[in-house]
Amino acid sequence: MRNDPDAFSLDAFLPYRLAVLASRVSRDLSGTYGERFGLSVPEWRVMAHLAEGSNVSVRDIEARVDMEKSKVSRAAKRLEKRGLLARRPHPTDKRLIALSLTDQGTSVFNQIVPLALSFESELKSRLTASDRDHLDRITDILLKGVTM
Amino acid sequence: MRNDPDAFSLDAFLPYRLAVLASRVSRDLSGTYGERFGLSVPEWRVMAHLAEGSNVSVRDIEARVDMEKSKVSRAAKRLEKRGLLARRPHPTDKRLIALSLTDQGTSVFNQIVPLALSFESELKSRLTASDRDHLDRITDILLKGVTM
DNA sequence: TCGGGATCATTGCGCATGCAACGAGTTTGC
DNA sequence: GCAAACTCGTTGCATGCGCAATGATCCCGA
Repeated sequence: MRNDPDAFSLDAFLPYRLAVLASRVSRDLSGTYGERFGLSVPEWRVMAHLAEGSNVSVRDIEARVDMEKSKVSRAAKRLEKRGLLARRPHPTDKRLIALSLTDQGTSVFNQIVPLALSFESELKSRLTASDRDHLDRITDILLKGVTM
Repeated sequence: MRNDPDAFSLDAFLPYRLAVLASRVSRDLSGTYGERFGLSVPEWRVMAHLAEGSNVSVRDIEARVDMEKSKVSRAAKRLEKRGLLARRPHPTDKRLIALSLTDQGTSVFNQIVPLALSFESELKSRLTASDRDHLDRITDILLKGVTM
């Protein structure tokens, strides 16, 4: 058994396993900040990127954060409406828009980071140190084998 | 550097890495069957589940396949409209609906399976045998650490 | 210098999604 | 035996999404 060439098991299929794992991890994680702060995943990602470096354009985020530019643009609009993000014209290139976190946005982000990191720690706590190294290395390899 | 306790790196954040990896793998994979057969991911998943065992209810799929029941219901509707799936009343429990692949649906599925498996093989070919074992084990562990 | 092509952010459109509500059917408890 | 609680699948609604088109701006070559 298990050698039937016609058998296809969704449960053993790597793309499916990755999709299920990622979506559940993401759901559990956003449960730790979503309820308290009312942030969606795209919004959280934009904030995380802006926290790493301010005055960034939409296309910078698009390139780094695996989101379509329209998704970035809309997430930024929602964040601006809530006062977490500021949108200013780029000094020299008028096509670009310099996005940055407001003080309030920075404050919210700083409250979320410990929650996110502790969630990650708990998740990783089930793995041995060696497993964690393997995981990092393997995801790197797989990411390289994939478009973009 | 890199030890700043306030630093948060999205790139190193496991939930983010998993989300990016899964979505890119999923996109590349559906490129191999989506164009040819016009199937979305939810539709493919429903078919894969029905191929494992016929006459299944919506809630069976919901439980096994990580999709909301409304998502399953609508995917089934689309598949039925294209003649790939049949929908019959359950013999004893009239609340349930027995879903199964039509002959045409089975034929389409059998054409896709080799494409999916070869995609998976190519992806895994970048990993050593030991890495693959680790990956399977690690995803199992992580899946157990997550809700549902 | 200036005109065509590229780049940037936004938006309109059609569609998929999640959630809650609903209607039909079934089980449970008394 | 029957009412209340539950289960199952569908659907209405608001929202977010991907994609292509748009307008504004910039770059580059002749």
